[in-house]
Amino acid sequence: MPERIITRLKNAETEKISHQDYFNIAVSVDCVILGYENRELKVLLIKSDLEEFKGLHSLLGDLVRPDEDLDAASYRVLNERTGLDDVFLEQVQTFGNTNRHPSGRVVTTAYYSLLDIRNHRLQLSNNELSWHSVHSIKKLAFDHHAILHSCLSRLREQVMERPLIFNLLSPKFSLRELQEVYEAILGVGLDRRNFRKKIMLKDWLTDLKEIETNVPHRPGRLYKLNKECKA
Amino acid sequence: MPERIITRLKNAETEKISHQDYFNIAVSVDCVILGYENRELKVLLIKSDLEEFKGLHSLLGDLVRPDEDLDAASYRVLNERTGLDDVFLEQVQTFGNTNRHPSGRVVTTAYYSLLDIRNHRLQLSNNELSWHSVHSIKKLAFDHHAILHSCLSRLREQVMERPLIFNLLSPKFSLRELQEVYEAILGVGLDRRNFRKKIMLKDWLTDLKEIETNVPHRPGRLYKLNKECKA
DNA sequence: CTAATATTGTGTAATAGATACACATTTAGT
DNA sequence: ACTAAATGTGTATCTATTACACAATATTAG
Repeated sequence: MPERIITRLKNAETEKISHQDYFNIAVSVDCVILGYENRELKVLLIKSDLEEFKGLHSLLGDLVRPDEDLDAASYRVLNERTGLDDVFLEQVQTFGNTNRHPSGRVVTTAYYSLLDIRNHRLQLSNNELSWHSVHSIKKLAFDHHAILHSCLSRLREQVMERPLIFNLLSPKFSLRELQEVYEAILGVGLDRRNFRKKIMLKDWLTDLKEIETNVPHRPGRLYKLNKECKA
Repeated sequence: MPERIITRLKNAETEKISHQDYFNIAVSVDCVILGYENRELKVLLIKSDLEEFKGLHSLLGDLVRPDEDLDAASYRVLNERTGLDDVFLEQVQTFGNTNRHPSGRVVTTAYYSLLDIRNHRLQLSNNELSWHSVHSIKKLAFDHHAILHSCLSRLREQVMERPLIFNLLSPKFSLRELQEVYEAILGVGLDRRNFRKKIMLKDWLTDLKEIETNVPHRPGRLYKLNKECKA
């Protein structure tokens, strides 16, 4: 079966390369799993178990199984690590430099995911998963720093275009909370009145006719994501 | 070496899978090579040599070599097929469904490329390459129709943001030519006065102080891409 | 119960960008 | 010299973005 692929895909001019060589590339997925807490965007990391990256953290990834779709592999990684289902997850970019993995040739496809940290009680201790503020991250194992940043730029590009941000919030939220998440992602301060005008025009929100409780100031209205909004 | 990767990347919960299985995924690149001619956006295709896709065309692709960076593989495919160097080429998306290739498991990363058709005298006949108007394309081999369209959407998203379009044009061009290329890509008609205003504000163009020749009407000014513009 | 604190909710004026639209000019072809 | 075809140009309208201030409402501390 594989021999067929080689014969048929290979360009006539290229020299013969053995079957074994062509199948010496492994395929993996890496998930940039993002959450929001304490006015900070956070990413879920695991301690690297490679000697070469001792003490460093890495993204959550795994090899793709031979009988598994690429997207399904990313979803499996996410689900195995967080226990969550029905979470936003989207492909961003594939990293395939020959030297990116010290143990051999691994081409990896990066996905980013957005979830509500509070709706996710991690088994943090036993598997060494932990949340890290994305701004505090200096060095990661492999090329995971580049992967993280490619996902963060994609998020920044999309967050005003599509109702993604609500994946980071609990189902009920105030406009202040919403604005703070935008500010954390975009890295800028936003004018409150202009922000409200702009967000209201997008028709993403439903007014719950409820107000915040237990806040030491005038409580704000609560909203939820309009149910017509998906994607 | 590969055994290390498996041991280290594999999730503890997953069942044992043999080395042979993990290395049964091949990695390829596919290039959506776009050009512009006769007011149409065109894509370079080759006749599929697979029995399953007899009579259909496919994108230009090849397996990635074990010692070759992913980006380098796409560049090699482009260069082998067109003879061109120094051409715009950018990654778009990776397609990894298990059933996407009838001969086995191949994960492919799609790239799109923009080139000046006239600056590219194809060896069309002997290798069965040919240009096809993207609107006339109904069916392609593999999942190449989806790949083509993901690259076209990416192009549409980016073409007003970055000076990409000049890759499709000869070095000297009139504003009419430029506008026609935009119209072909975006699939809409544009108001000539508003288009000129907008494009001039971007500071992408240098006025060559020359005019068109051999046009059966009042000749337009010629421009070139401002040399400060790259990417 | 009063004052201090913190944050909500709201509108307008100024500026910048997008759209709609028409006419005189210049070339080549007959 | 007339026709055909496309160039080059400006203004008015609408929409979106920005900058900016004050009264209202809840909690907390005294």
